[in-house]
Amino acid sequence: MSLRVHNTLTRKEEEFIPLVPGEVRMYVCGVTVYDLCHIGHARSAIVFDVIRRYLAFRGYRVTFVKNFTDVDDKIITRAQAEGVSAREVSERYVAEFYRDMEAIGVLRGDVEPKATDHIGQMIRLIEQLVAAGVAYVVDGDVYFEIARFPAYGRLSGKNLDELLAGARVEVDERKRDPRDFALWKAAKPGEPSWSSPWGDGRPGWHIECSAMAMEYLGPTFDVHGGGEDLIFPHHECEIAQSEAATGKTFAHYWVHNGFVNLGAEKMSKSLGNTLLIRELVKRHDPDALRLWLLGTHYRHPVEFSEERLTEAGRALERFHRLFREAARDTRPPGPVPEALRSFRARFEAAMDDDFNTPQALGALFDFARALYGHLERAEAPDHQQALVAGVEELKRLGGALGLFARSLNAPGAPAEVDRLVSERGEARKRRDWRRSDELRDAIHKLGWSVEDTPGGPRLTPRR
RNA sequence: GGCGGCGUAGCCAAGUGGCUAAGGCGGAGGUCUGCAAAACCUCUAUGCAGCGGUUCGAAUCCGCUCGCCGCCUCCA
Repeated sequence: MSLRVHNTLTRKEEEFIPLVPGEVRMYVCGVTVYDLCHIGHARSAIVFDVIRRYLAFRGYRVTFVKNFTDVDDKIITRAQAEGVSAREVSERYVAEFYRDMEAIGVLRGDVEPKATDHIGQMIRLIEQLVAAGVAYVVDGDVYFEIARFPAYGRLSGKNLDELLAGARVEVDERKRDPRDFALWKAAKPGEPSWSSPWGDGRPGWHIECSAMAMEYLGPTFDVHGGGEDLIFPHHECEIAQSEAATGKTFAHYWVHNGFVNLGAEKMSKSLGNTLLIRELVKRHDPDALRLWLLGTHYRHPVEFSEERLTEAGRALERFHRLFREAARDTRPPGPVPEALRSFRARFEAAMDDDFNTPQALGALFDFARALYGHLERAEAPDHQQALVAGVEELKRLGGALGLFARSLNAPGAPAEVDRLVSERGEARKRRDWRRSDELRDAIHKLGWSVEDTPGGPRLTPRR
């Protein structure tokens, strides 16, 4: 079975064939570090985290590059408002970004370049474009001339004439064409700047990704990703400037994730604050967040809802209970029994079909149900064997989606709780149900739930 | 105005020409149980916005209608 990926460039699903067999080089547009990350950033980060993990799960050697845009109008605006340097703002939010990503289990990139560390590469790239006659200099600004790159508009499906008519195009008399975009902006007072052949200034937004992607992945690489809002103009411009400079295809597969919508509700300041990643993980298990997000295909829009997240948390409990039960058995897992092999096949078939995580999760839930069946009869050695091996397999598959990393070592109960549990066990032996229920309440107050099973009391942290 | 997407059970969401329309949440009944909980078993869309059409056969293709949404140089 081959992996198929939807390519924004062709608007079709295509068989995934990396440039170098067994290796995948991918670049994902990261964040502009001027504020805290919200649920939308989380979706994009998780989607590409899952794609990256699944490619690795499938045996590819993946090189994953994710950049930071740390020079930008919004950063400068914020810095001026706070009376601090742009660098201080960007460094602060890089640190906050790492904190949030760690909280939701998103792996770090193999390389996480910052724009300001690559000004030299950008200048060289712009020089190439000027030399090639596709960019021109005006008063210390450098613009890319759209008319020189016939494929401009292909990625986003834009008709160039209609773009011209767009009311939102800012008319700048110095540009040869309103649609031309800035590669380099002449310095303004009080803004960060670097010296260049065209005078002091700073890079335009798009050039950084071209320069950094090429620096770490070469002129041509496999996958370029980002939010669907980046298709135009950002990725369109990246293609133009990169391919005009190198004469080579920039990226083969363009992958874009859909948005998190808030319905009719306007993203007000207060609502926006509650949708910050750090606020969401206070209320929900990070795996619940991931489970909820992966319940919708990555290219479809998803409506934010606190209730959906809570539901995902309940669904997650099914896996957690299974893992806790299986963890009581310390015998090493054997091979996965034949009867349980189909789940991995279903999982992979779903993921191979353009990363169909909702369908892949369906396979995981069915897998869990099958394993619960073995749990019921775990006294029998063959059922026990199937359970232990199956749970290991289920965790591996979940791991390909970035799930279950933390639930594997759930914290043990404190000694006080253990003492109450055994005391309750004594009471139950005496058939002293009143005392037994008192002790359950006491345990409950300490933050734990106790349930009686044929195998003894089962303790779980209270939610 | 241009380009694109969506409308599947009470809610969320896969499925895009042909086996019983995945899965989750919620709900109903049952088994088990001191109680409770969990688990397990069974049930919960003769129908996929509506109307036409193509086809031996359509949720899936085509047309029209209705409703919702995204992008069109801030944006994950």
